Amino acid sequence: MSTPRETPASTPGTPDSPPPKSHFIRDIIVQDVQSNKNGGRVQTRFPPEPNGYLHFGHSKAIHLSFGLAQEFGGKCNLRFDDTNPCKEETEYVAAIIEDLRWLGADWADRLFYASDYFDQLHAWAVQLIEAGKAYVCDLTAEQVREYRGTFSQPGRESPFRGRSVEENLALFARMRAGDFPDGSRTLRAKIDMASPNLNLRDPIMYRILHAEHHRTGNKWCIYPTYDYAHGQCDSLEGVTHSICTLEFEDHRPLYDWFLEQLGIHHPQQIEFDRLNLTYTILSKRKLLQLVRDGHVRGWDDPRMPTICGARRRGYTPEAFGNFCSRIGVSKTTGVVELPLLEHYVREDLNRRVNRVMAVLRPLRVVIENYPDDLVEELDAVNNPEDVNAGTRKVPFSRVLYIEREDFREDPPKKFYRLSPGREVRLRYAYLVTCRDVIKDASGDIVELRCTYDPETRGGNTPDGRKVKSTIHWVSAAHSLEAEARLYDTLFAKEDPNEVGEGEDFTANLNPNSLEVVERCRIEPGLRSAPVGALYQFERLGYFCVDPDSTPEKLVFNRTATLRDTWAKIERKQKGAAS
RNA sequence: UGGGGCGUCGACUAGUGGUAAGUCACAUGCCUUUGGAGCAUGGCACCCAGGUUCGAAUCCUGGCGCCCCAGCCA
Repeated sequence: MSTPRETPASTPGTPDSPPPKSHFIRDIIVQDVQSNKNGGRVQTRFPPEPNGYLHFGHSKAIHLSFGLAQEFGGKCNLRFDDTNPCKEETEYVAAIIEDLRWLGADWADRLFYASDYFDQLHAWAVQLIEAGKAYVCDLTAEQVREYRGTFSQPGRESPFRGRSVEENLALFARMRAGDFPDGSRTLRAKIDMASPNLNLRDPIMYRILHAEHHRTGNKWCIYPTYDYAHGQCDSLEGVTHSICTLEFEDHRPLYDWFLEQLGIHHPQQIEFDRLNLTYTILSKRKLLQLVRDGHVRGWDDPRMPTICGARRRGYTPEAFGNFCSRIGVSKTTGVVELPLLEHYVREDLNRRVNRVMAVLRPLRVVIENYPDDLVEELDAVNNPEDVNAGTRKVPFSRVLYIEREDFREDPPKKFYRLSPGREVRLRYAYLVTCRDVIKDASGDIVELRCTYDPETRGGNTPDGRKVKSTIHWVSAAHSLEAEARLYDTLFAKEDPNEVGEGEDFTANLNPNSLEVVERCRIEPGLRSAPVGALYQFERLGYFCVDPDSTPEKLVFNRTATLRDTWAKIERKQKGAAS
């Protein structure tokens, strides 16, 4: 048995992980440390909004911000960006923390919330009003949009832009006191309505929202916008390198403006390209839609590209860490192929996970010349990649199950497995030869009659003869029943967002993303396998015990398949035939 | 359309004036008591055009292409 370790491997420095890879952000930090900028201090932060679950894209940001801090002896804060009470919930806070821990992120006691700074943010807003740099605007949302102008046309100044400091102060105080309804007024920064950067056309700093906040309750009815809050929150925390994704690049001048007006510590924002993965959607909004509309069973559905989904599927933090190290960091907009992530999952699982025999679609086999009442305990290697993993005993008896796919009555070319008259090895057991095929009334194969060679115990051939194939098996009387959930990509298209007229991304959902296989048979040794335990089912793939398991029946998620050379050959044969 | 970014094998990423490298994927072979894993080998990659230079992916000029921005979301 083996369970996912909870070691921090999504951050560099663990024994097996590759040395930190150079990239442009790391280069900047190296330079800053060398030039003693910020006193040589490195402080980053990871600022999720608690309005959804962490997904694969976040793992890249987490790996970066936490990893860089660790590498340079600095700190990385966790700060929830909770400036919008309408969309945020404590459920998400707890889930995000759990996922972060699992990934190995370490923020020690530095768990913060943007809402921790609401008082300071408000005081700074007052300060900006007093300096004539902010004003209360009575325009409606629609009017604000009209006044903003377009890409090619400059905006127009709000008619309320010229209000006196006193009037602004009084109005802002009344906004805060709850004198006005939602949306009736805003506090705006007085910058430049003609700026080619739309973010600088008098952006909103505060909006009226009579909504209960998950942390501050009903203390406030005005809430700062992200654009107003973010830079100052970073500043308050002494962040030196504020790492974020590319779409915030043209917000940076705005953050800089607030910091300069206020004359406070100025973190350096550095933008990188967010993760894109083939066959995957990494948008919280769309992920939420999949959950709400029941396209998946929840945020932790093993098909979801969420961290909790991956955990349930059997992915490991180490796999994410190695993946993130390998994909690197840049500003080029790219799409990483899903098989690269899967490669790191397999690589990690291959070396840590014990092998076991399981039959997904059982075919009954009777060994005619094996004694009816005999049961042998045969030795099986737990993990050929790890000598310390030892061996286990597997019961063998007269009646067995093998994989239906491992028998062909009429074997095609290059099919080396069992067929009438052919001898194969039962892994760790004996060489057996198929003597007869039993069918039911409708012609379906229901049983194979085989004979075994007693000289080949353990699968050895004292006479040196070779067999083309070794197949897995399970003793019928001793094996346990289990359910297996086989997954394929959630979307059928490489780019799920590529849709036809009037369709949305759900049109690209893969109808075959989940296949439930009931009545599988597994080795008796798995009887008390705990939830989350990972195994390799020999020749089939990696599987993980699902929380839906009961004492009566284990449920397994297929984490990843093994390379299937025969399937490839068969595909080619079929392609050539048609 | 104004602004901000970005163009290197199929994918991701190195390279920072001097032999274009690595990983995945793909292909072929070896090995194998998992058709697993492993090992070995392989392939018209520098967006285009000029320029500077003995020498350019790298520097300059001009094109072309792609991404992001007109939420009181983040």
